[in-house]
Order: sequence, then C-alpha cells, then structure tokens
Amino acid sequence: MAQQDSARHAWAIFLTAHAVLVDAVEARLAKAGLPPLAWYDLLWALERAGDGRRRMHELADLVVLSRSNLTRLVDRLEKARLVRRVRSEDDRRGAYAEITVEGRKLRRKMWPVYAVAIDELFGVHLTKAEAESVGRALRK
Amino acid sequence: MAQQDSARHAWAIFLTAHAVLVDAVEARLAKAGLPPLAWYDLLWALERAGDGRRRMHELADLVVLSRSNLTRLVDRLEKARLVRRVRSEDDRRGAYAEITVEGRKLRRKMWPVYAVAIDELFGVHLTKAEAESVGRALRK
DNA sequence: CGTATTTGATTGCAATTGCAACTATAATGC
DNA sequence: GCATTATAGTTGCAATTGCAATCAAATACG
Repeated sequence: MAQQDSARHAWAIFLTAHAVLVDAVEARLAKAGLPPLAWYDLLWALERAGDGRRRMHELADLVVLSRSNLTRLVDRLEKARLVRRVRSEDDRRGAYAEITVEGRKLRRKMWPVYAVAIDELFGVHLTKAEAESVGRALRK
Repeated sequence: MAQQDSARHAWAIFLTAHAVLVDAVEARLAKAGLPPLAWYDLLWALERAGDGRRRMHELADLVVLSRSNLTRLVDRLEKARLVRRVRSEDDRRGAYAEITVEGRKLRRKMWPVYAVAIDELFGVHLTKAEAESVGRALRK
C-alpha cells in the first residue's frame, strides 16, 4: 500500500477513534457528576501556568478554541466561580483568566476519573512503544 | 516513563492534533466552497454501501453520531437533495437514507480537496510505517 | 392472544458553536 | 502627531448539538 493510502486510512481511523473515545470519556465524566472535558482542559492550562493565569488569546491557542468560543467558555467557568477575569495592566485591551481555589479543587477532583478513563479506554490498547509512536507522530 | 504516562501524554497530543487538523481541513473545504467533513463522511458511508442506502441507525454508528443528530444531518443533506429518505418495507418503523446522483457527484467533487488536505496536513508528518502504526493502534 | 418492553426514528428545547460585526487599545508608517 | 492597520476581546445571531420526551412498530412473554 502506498504512503498516501496508509495516511488516508490512518486518518479515517483517527477520526472515528476520536469521536468514539471522546464520547466515552465524556460519558464517564458525566456519570461521575463532573463537568466536560473542555472545562478540565481549560483549568489545567491555567494551573500549569505557574501564576495560574493566562491571557485569553494564549488560552484560546492552548485549548484550540476560537476566540469567541473561548470567551464563552470562560464566561461559563467564571459563572461557576472556577475562574476569574483580571484586566491586564500593561495592555488595556487584554484580560487574563485566572484559576480560583475552587477551580484547582475541581480539577484535582476530576483528574482521577479522567485518568482512569484515559487508561482504560485509550491506554489499554497501546503498548508503551505504540503510545510513544502515536505521540511522536502526531506531535508535529 | 511508565506506560500510563506515555498513554496519557499521547492522549493529550491526540486531542490537540485532532482539533488542529480538523479545523484546518474544514477551513480548506470551506475555502473551496464545499460543505463540511460531516457531509463527506455521510455521503461516503452511503456510497460504500453498494446499493447506496443504509438504515438510519446503521449510519449513526458508522459516522459516530447520536441518533437525533443523525436525523438532523440527514434532514440537511436531504434538503440539499444529496440524499433521500426511503421508508423501510420490512420494518415499518425504519427508514433508509439513500444517496442521490447529485450526492455522488458532490462527494466526488469533494474528494480531491479532502485528499490533498489529508496528505498535506496529516500525511506529510507520517512515514508509511508510522501511518500504519497509528492506524493499527487506534483501530481498537 | 394481550400487555409490557425494546427498538427505530423524530421532535422540542436549552446549551454550545461558528461567523461576522463591533469596540477599544496598540503599533506602524508617513 | 495623525491616519492606517493590526490585535484583544466581546457580542448578536443563526446553525448545530445534546438530552429528554415522544410516537410508532416490533418483539418478548406470561
């Protein structure tokens, strides 16, 4: 099979695998009474930041959302008091999203459920070598 | 690094890669004045069927959509005359979606754009061996 | 048989997304 | 400086999605 065919075939499987796995992970979170993946991602992106805050556009890039969708996602998290908006001093157009104590707490609470879901739904099918190879291949 | 860590890391990359790649592919289709990926998928699932028709629930599984979302997707394609609903004779609750001539024509028109997008955005980063390995790993 | 349960598909409605337009501030070029 | 263009973020509105409820036909079972 040609390189192109392999890639196109891999693509089809990639799309289906994503849809199935994300549905399954979301279902587990929902069953545990926890918010969706997107909330976790956003909270984690903030928590990784050291000072717990990031500019909106930076966050949009990290979680791969359009600016407007990020605005709305932050709206929702802010309403849930997991995040707070802080106006930027130096660039007065700008705003930071900053994770709150409750935000950190919720993220920590979500992690075990999420981690188990990843391991059981995704990880079990991969050997260590495969996982690394998938990671390497898709990083680019 | 432990197997779990590799898998979790691969998962994070997998999610991001999916978001970035799908956005990019959609952008290419849109720029070419073509409908979204989901339309292609659905048309292709029908065209593969031999007689060009599939039961709604079968289709929902194939394209990984909830029943209700599939109903709506078929509504849209039907309004665009790419697909037509046919009531099932033997199970009178059931319905088939059947691809039309225009549907086949559109799918054929989308394919070159889509194929190039896959190759350039996804394929170029993978060697043949990697593509096969990703495919094998995610198939499960 | 006749009732209960399951399956196939659609619908109503609220939540989320996507896109274009808009406001405000910053940077650039003359 | 001042006009132009670019960047940051938000908003309005239409399209899409998700979830629960619904309807109809098929199947299971006492």
